Amino acid sequence: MRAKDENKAIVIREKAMEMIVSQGFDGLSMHKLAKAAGISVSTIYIYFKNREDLLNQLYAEATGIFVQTMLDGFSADMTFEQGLWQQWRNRYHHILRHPLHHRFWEQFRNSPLIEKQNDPCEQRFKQTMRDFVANAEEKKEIVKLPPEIFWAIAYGTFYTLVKFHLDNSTMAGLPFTLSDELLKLTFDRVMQALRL
Amino acid sequence: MRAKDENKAIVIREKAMEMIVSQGFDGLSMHKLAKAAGISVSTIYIYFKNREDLLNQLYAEATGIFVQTMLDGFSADMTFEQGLWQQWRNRYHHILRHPLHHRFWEQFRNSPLIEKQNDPCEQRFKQTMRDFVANAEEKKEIVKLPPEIFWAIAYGTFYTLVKFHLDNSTMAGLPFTLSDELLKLTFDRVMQALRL
DNA sequence: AACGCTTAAAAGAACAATCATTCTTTTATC
DNA sequence: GATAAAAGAATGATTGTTCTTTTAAGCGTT
Repeated sequence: MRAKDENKAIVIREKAMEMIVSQGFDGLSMHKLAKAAGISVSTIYIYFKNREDLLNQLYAEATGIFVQTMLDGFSADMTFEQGLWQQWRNRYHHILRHPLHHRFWEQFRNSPLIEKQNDPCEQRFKQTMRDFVANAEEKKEIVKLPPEIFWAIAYGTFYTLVKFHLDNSTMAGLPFTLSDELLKLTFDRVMQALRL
Repeated sequence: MRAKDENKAIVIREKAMEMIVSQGFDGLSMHKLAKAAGISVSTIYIYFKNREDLLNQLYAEATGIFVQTMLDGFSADMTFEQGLWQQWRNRYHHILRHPLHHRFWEQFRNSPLIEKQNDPCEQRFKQTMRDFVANAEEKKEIVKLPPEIFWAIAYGTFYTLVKFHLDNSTMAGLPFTLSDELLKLTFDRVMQALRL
């Protein structure tokens, strides 16, 4: 017998994510991936059933870390302003810590190919978020809005800002770097939009 | 001599856009495109230098229509509320009229491959928008914000909402359809965030 | 500690399918 | 009959996956 080298699986996943982020979804070919990881093509197939399996594992990994980070220091019965700010901060720090994961996730979400799978982990997260908003509406902290509109204002704004940061460019073509102060400034504006 | 059939170029462009939107960027292969357009592979090369040239022409076409539609009934010296609402309406109707173009554009913008080219047409549009915001700030209609933050609130919200509409699903997984009233409702909230 | 034996990891060649592009031939129009 | 559009075959590279061979790790026996 010969033991599987779990390091190999990690290297494969890492390189695969890098390739997808830098060269797009079709930039990931098994041959190029093998070369990048310094192993043979067929070795990949020892650790992953096929290309699709590899992609699914990458997605699951990114989702897991994301959900875990998001709920850090957050609970559904917080003050709305406190809770939403915590969510923003968590997201912001997650993206700074794992820019690769975030870019991969964005790519995955925007791809027309991938049918949006709903794993239980993600479902639980969404339910927590719904409870949080329902609470805030009941306590008259915010206006009652269709969830889509709420989400578009509260998170659409955030993610657009983050995209500017990661692209390091804006409509004006000038460099842009996000900071804690700029994030807070934006947050205060968004709160003004959502308050009763 | 034999004249070029401009219809062919149109069909090729149309089918190419459909393929990209439905199957992703790598879903466009010259062989599949030829089959879809009912012509031979080599005929494509009569109308387009190569694959890259085809993509660039598609992008230019989508940009042209977009910019033209955006400025309809808009001028930089309008009231801020009027002007921004006109922009939203223009965008909204453009997306309803040309969902394919919009999806293609989104795909293009999100792709890591394409280096963001700045054609003069687009530049002029951006300058108009900057003038518009500067005017509004001077007239004390809105708070003075870094352009990125302004853009994130004013348009990030809008595009997130549109994405929900086009995907016909939200965080909750339930169907969602955007309407004039919902758009106005969202707009009023966004205005509240931007007002002095 | 050194030896085989087993087993599966790892490598690399090989496969058919598909990719973008071009070459050669045919066809239609002026 | 000239000319270029259009077709289709052909090219060489690259794709995902598998087949065959080599190599290394673990284990029981000396």
